[in-house]
Amino acid sequence: MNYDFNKIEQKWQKYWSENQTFKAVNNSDKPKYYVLDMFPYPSGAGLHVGHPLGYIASDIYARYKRHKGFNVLHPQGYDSFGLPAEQYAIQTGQHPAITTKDNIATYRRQLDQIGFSFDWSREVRTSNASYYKWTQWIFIQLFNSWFNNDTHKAESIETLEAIFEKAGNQTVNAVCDDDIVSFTAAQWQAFSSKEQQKILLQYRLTYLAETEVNWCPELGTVLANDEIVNGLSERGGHPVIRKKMTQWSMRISAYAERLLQGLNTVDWTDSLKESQRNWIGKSVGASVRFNVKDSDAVIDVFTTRPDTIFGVSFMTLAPEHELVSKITTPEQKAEVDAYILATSKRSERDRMADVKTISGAFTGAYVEHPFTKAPIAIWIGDYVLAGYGTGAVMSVPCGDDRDYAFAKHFNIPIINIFDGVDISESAFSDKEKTIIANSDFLDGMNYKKATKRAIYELEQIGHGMGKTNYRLRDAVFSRQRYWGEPFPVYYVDGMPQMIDAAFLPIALPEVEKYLPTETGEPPLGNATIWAWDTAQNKVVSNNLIDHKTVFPLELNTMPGWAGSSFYFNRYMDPENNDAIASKEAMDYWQDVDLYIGGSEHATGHLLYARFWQKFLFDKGVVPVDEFAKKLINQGMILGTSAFIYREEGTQTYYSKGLINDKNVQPIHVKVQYVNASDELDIDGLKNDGEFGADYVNAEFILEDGVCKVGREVEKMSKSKYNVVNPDRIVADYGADSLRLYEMFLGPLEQYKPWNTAGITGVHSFLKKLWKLYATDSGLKVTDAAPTPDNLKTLHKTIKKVEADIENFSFNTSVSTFMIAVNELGAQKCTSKDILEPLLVLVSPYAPHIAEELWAALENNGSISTASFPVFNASYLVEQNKNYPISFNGKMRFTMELPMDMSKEDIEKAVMAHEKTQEQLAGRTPKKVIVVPGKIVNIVG
RNA sequence: GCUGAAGUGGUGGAAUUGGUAGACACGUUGGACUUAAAAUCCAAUGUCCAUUAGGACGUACGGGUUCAAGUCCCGUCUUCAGUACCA
Repeated sequence: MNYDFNKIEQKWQKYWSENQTFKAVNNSDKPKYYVLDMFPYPSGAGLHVGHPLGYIASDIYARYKRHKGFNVLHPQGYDSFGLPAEQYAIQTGQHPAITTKDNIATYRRQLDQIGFSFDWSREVRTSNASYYKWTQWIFIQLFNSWFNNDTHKAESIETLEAIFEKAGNQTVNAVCDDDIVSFTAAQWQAFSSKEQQKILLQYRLTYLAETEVNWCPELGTVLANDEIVNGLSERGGHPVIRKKMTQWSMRISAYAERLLQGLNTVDWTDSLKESQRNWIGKSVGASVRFNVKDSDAVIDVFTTRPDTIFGVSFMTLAPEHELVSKITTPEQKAEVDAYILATSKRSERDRMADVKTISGAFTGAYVEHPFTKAPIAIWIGDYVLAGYGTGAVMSVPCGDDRDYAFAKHFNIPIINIFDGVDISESAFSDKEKTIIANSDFLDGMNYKKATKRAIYELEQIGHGMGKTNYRLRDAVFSRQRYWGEPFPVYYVDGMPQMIDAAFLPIALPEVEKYLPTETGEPPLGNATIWAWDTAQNKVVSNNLIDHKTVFPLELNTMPGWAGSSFYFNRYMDPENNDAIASKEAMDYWQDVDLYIGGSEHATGHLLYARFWQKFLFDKGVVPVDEFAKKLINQGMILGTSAFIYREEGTQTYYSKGLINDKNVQPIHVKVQYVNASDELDIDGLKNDGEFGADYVNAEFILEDGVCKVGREVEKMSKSKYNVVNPDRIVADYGADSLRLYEMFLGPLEQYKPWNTAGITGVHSFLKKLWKLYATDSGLKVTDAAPTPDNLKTLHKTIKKVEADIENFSFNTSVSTFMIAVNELGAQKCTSKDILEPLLVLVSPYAPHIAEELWAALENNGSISTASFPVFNASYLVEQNKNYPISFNGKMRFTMELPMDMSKEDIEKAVMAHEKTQEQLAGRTPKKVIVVPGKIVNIVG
């Protein structure tokens, strides 16, 4: 019997697939366990060895839970809408659906050969109409809901209409737009239908709003902040301007508090929860109202320091603030306009990057201090952001660094309101040490007391109230792209109308071109059959649009995060045509027990998915309001790049050790031409299909007969030639070796470099494991009774591996297996009673070899259903302990003594030892510490 | 700046409660087998001193607590990640 891993692995992968070994059922006497990976975007490049890391970890856990008697749901699918397929379509004309299908086929082949225990019968693809039917359905539910701040829940929009009908909107406590006009029931009833729709839109959980976006006319699309470098598009280097556009938005801000509180109920890493907390950015303070002098205008500001109200010496508005044009005096108009123009040319990113330059302009207008009635100058400055708070701040230079710098720069007076603090050099912002002075009724109070009192006094005079502000902003939900979910929306007289859910899905239409139209409309503007017939309830030709029964459809598509925000629920019942999943399926599976994925989704996917889950919970669609109980972020596997060194301006390459002070430049070479000893395969390099030609005339100066390369750890990337393809590893060493090695590299959460050379270690472990069971001539396992040593090794291993899996410490259990196999080999163990349970321990990590040997031991069926061996502590009881004997804390020698020996006897035995006397050299010890079963320490 | 994680041999890393630092591997060196190579097996391998016996030093740095510190406490430095004129 040989360990022919390629044959064995293919055999078992086929077996699992044909027998549907890992198919999960939606009801069972067993307890349920749901293990989920973040599903991949199927890119054209395929997988590299870094991608499967998290999948291997979750697979080990899923297999372990099956051994432990759980009904395990372990699905996989594809986040298959996205930009790369669309860009490929623009370049080549190939339909993104075809590109996506091809890429998925590659992914599937690569995943299958690693031997994952996925239940592929539940696969979902976000770009399938049967899936995005539900993405569209959720959108409609959001449109038909508002958020009631009294109940802290989403409610049906009809309840809101009923209130308007009866009582107008004055008593409504809702999350809504800022510029709500108040009306009575009579006024509501008098509004036209269109006016009513406009008002309702200001309350809906998804709404149309004018949003300022980064618009790139050349590319015909909106860009995210991180797609812009120095005011130009990252792709192509085209100019980008700020532009107002009507876009769909999601009122995620309504859920800010619940998203914050919910973090306390889930077992996620602290760093991830902290990122989300920062992102939500709750700050508690007050809203203060200032009256503009000689005007009926008022300026509301948000401050976290109402206690410093008497330190206000000026106001600063964002240049975009709507009042700026209204209050600016004629004398100051030229200066203010020039400043506004200058800032509008800078992108938000540039403004943020350039923090040190202080700029601003005086409007010429004043507000009145709410208590002292003193006039306070109103400035504009770009350090105040239009998008946060009210876009206006009360500037207290003595207590805030930015206000201080601004005041100094423009020679604005600085009022000191802190007792015993010198502010001649810098502001004083230490809340804890604050004692207020020079502030009327706040004098002598600390921060806490003064804050409370200031809010109280503001409320008394109607100039403010306590307020909590969140940094979290509503999420723009429109994209000017083709390859995304179409909205189930058509427009009547400019107002959006939802298509009845009964007629979903609204399928993505075909287009001739994937670029924006000449008139600047999104790619769906190219579709010719893209109008909604309200009589027939179907999509019809644009020619039929008559604005009576046939209306134009929405041209934007949904963003990438739409489809990934509820997929974990869909896996529970993926074929269901009447619901995201049946109530029975959801009640059974509830939520994800273990979710594994990258930390880069901390403030994107993981926040949006929590938002939708909470919304669906409010609507009674899902049974829990947090979708994942436990979440682990796997670290990235980095590449180990290789460099050769070319002397400047020549074709001469020096081995690394010969560089000395020569003027050389390091050049990346493909890592596949470098062996474990950092030696370059020069012939391989010269014959490389892609780059071989570059080295035809190259001369390599060797040291000790070889050319050594330099090494550096970098992110794994095609451009650094350090990408390692798992296909190659699987072909050369097998999937079990790949799985073991990825785990053996180090702790799951950590960033760690890949080095293919090291894989020989785990590969020879598998060969040794095989040899425990089989020789060339056949199986060597016997019915011999296990020896105490055999049992000790086995049970030590059971205990350690079980604890390791529970702690997600997969790297240490691989070492434990190695130790066990080394020990059992040395013990010449052939006992089936030992070797059979050992296979179950190994099988989550190296399932193929485990299945093969399990079958060789004449077991029927898959090892995946075998139960996990039970640890028995009695085999580990030791008679003796090899005590380390230390002197002043330094271990000098060891001494074997019985476990049950008393403290006194241990001390006597140790003192009687000749080496003890040698160490003491005649001195009398001051103290002898004996910790039975652990250590002896002699002090003196 | 803030938040979080981390810093241990040539390399990846181990050390559940403070109790023999460097498990398990990679690499390196030497040896066996072989005409040779591969594969396999054996031995050595933290640094320094010492022929041996043994000793000194050693977990980023500086202090401290303790019989005993990689582990606990205080301070400093460095790296990585996220985030930021957030009022």
